[in-house]
Amino acid sequence: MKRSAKERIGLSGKDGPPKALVENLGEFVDREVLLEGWLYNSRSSGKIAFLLLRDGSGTVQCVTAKADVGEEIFAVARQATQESSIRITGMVKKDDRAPGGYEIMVSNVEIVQIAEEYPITPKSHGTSFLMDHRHLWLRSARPHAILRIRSTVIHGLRDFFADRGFTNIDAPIFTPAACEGTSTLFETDYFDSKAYLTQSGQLYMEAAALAFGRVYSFGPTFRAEKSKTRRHLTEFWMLEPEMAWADLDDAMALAESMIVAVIDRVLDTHMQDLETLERDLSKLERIQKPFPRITYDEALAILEKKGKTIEWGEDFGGEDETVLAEEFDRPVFIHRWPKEAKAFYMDPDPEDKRLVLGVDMLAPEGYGEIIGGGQRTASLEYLDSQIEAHGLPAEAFEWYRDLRKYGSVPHAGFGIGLERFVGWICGTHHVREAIPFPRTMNRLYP
RNA sequence: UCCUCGGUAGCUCAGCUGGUAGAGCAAGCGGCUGUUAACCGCUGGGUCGUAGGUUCGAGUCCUACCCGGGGAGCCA
Repeated sequence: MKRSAKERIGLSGKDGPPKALVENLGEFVDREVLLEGWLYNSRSSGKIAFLLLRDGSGTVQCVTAKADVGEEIFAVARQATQESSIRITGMVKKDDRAPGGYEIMVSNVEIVQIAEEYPITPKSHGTSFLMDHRHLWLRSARPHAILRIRSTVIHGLRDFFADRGFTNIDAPIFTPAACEGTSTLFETDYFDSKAYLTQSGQLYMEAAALAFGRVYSFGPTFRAEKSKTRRHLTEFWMLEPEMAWADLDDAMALAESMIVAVIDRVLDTHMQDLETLERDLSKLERIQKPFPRITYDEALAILEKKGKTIEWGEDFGGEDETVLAEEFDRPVFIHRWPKEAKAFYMDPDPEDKRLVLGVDMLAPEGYGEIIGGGQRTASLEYLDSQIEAHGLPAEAFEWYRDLRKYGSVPHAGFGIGLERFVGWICGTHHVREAIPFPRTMNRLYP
């Protein structure tokens, strides 16, 4: 067993010490291990060198004393430049002076490749420069922490829906026409015709919900809007659950449980990463059910009280959203919107025909709209009237109309923007930090 | 598309009412046995975004354009 494990991990000498990861050093105290990684930073004096090794799971300081390793190995240690790939053998020691609690007393240093002058130095850089080097920036502590949290958020979301009987049914990325008609679409050649990159999988999820009951899709979506703000990407990931036999209240209850479950999971498993990000934990810990639910009209009244007058029927701007969110210490649902402000498929409010049963969820701290959704109309007659009122091409929606012809039921769902959600959890300044390789109006590289 | 701020060394920036280019970090060399963005000394490093213009003289003033940050609209 031991031998096969050693062979599986490969490069360590057949008879050498076991290979360890920085995050597992606690299991190897007072034992010799092999660590494989990259030199994150180093400090040295004439007789002692401190090599900060990064291996993807964490960083650990490796103490190399000339008196212990001899002239030759000490010279090798001092030769390694920032981000050189190295193998270090040494004894794991518990040490309260070390940030992670452990450090390595080095017995051997092997350089795999000496890195050229690394562009990202330990000192400060501008975002533009860092984004030009995003492929390298991923190695730094901050992006590393954010993207590890992103990974956990994705797993948390998938587990949340799987636990509740949702089937994952992904929507296509090439689409024949606009899902919502309004936003700008990326157009691409599709053999002898045109196709568009999806801006939402929702209509397909409605079809899937009538087949599977409870479904969700999760994938990239594309918006060709010329938006240059900290909340916008041209390519972002959206998770869209849809439930048959459900209404607006069901959608809000689901969204609320989802947010709390995922934040709890991040708080349980990523304290160190949140610390790296200097995130104010109290702001996340107070995210508990229930979230306040206010109507569009009530939101208007709050804005009015704050001296911001908005004409009835208008959508809110970014600053309005921040002002509204500041009224609450947790996310807030705003529901029952003027028909004109929302998409054509929204179900009208039976108690006020000017309104539709749509909902937005605003995150605290100015992170804005994270969720948009609502109850979809089940009526073919009403749907047709709205397709016409919004000036949409009826022929593109024939299949969608079918959903109202063959066993139409009340159904509801929402979409959550992954990067805005992750950005909020991590407290990032801009959503582009919440995706590995951001695509914005001005960035298609690297 | 509009508003606004910016573009000077590899990076982050300073450069006053126009007078001939500067710091820290990084790189190279040397020193230091407990450093935490280590520290100390020395060295090299510039088409001041581009093109015009004003001037004896432009990084600095004017015009146009290019690129980027932030915001508006639109959205998750």
